[in-house]
Amino acid sequence: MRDAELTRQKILEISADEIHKKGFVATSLSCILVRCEVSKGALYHHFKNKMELGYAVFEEIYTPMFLELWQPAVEVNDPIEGLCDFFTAMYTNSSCDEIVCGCPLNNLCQEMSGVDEGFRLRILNMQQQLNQLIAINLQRVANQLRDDIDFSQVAYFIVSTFHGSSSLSKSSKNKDLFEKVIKELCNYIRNLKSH
Amino acid sequence: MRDAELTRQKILEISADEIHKKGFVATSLSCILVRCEVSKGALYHHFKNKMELGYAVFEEIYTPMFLELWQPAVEVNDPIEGLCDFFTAMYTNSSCDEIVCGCPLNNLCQEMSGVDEGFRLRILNMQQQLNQLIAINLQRVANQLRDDIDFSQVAYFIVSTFHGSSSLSKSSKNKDLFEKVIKELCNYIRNLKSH
DNA sequence: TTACATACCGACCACGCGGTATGTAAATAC
DNA sequence: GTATTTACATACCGCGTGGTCGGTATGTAA
Repeated sequence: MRDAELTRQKILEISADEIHKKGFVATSLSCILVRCEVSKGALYHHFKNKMELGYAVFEEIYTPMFLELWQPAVEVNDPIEGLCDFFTAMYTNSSCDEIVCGCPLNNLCQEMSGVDEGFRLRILNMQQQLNQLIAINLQRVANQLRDDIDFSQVAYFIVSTFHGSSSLSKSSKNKDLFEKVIKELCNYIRNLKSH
Repeated sequence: MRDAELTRQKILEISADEIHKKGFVATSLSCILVRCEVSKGALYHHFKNKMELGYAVFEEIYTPMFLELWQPAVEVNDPIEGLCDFFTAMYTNSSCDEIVCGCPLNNLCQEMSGVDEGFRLRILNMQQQLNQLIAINLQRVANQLRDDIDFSQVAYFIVSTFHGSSSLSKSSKNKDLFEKVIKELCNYIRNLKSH
């Protein structure tokens, strides 16, 4: 056949890119169709409507992407240094555009949580997964850390700051502020160690 | 006359509320007109277009509101405790809806920075003002603080975390996560003191 | 009273959007 | 070889939006 799965995948990936760059609402189907070089009929053959396309992007693109990104950072021997390396690599390796574009999870959280319940629950689930991932791996090395630490609280704190910093760099359109905040975040994280 | 200034002010305030709750793009003029009980002609008499209305809301409502909110928190004798009290008061006094709704500055930053240059520059300016406000007041009590502190970096860090936490609470639709992050933020802030 | 500017009204418009209905060619089943 | 289903393509529709424009009521100054 004309490889339906490939068509579907192409639509998903380009949609993911568009949604990441423009947000969900501002992303127009016609724009996706042009980039994919498929017709509206093709899109509506694979997805019930725009919302379902959005959900599919979240589940099939963003979610695995996210876990693949964070897991190695935190499942390393020393998660403290793992996280610091991860964040540091982010502003040294990522282009300015990528950083200014922001994290898809945070972007969608800001845009869609209050508008659509389906998105909200998916986002919430992802955030909880991410939080557990970090909290568990910090607990794993609890003996090296200060003894007054609430692991879940610290995990949420780290993610909050990270998301806040990418939000901050949107208005300055460069990664200087992102770098500043991330550096301070590394200070904070390293300070979790007992000394 | 029919008090043009009052009409203008009413449009500004209701627009500010709508933009805060729905975002700028999702805010429809017709909705504003209904709530204001004025005609489209009245609105376009006072504002050139939707964008200019948005700018006016930012400059005449959000900016002063923001400064009045943060200044007392940080211009107090002990800005460390001032900030902690400020944040703590935020999750004890604010309703769940208010917190979930998020900070107008952060919301607009996320939504409009990448789309419209006029918004971006106004937001950037506000962020820099806020950063200076915090940094200067921390420097004011530098003798009580650790001596390895980059004041600007710390100020950006604090605001980032604050904004990140309000973003976080959008998906959970309650203020528990907000509270968690803010508590950890207070731990961090108090830890700036030398001991 | 005249002349004019300000403040406001409401009908109308073009546009782009998400979504649908109908048609058709390719692949599969029988 | 034929029937049926799958995988698209295309033309079309209704709706809500920001924005315009001719007209009108209200105030002010000559």
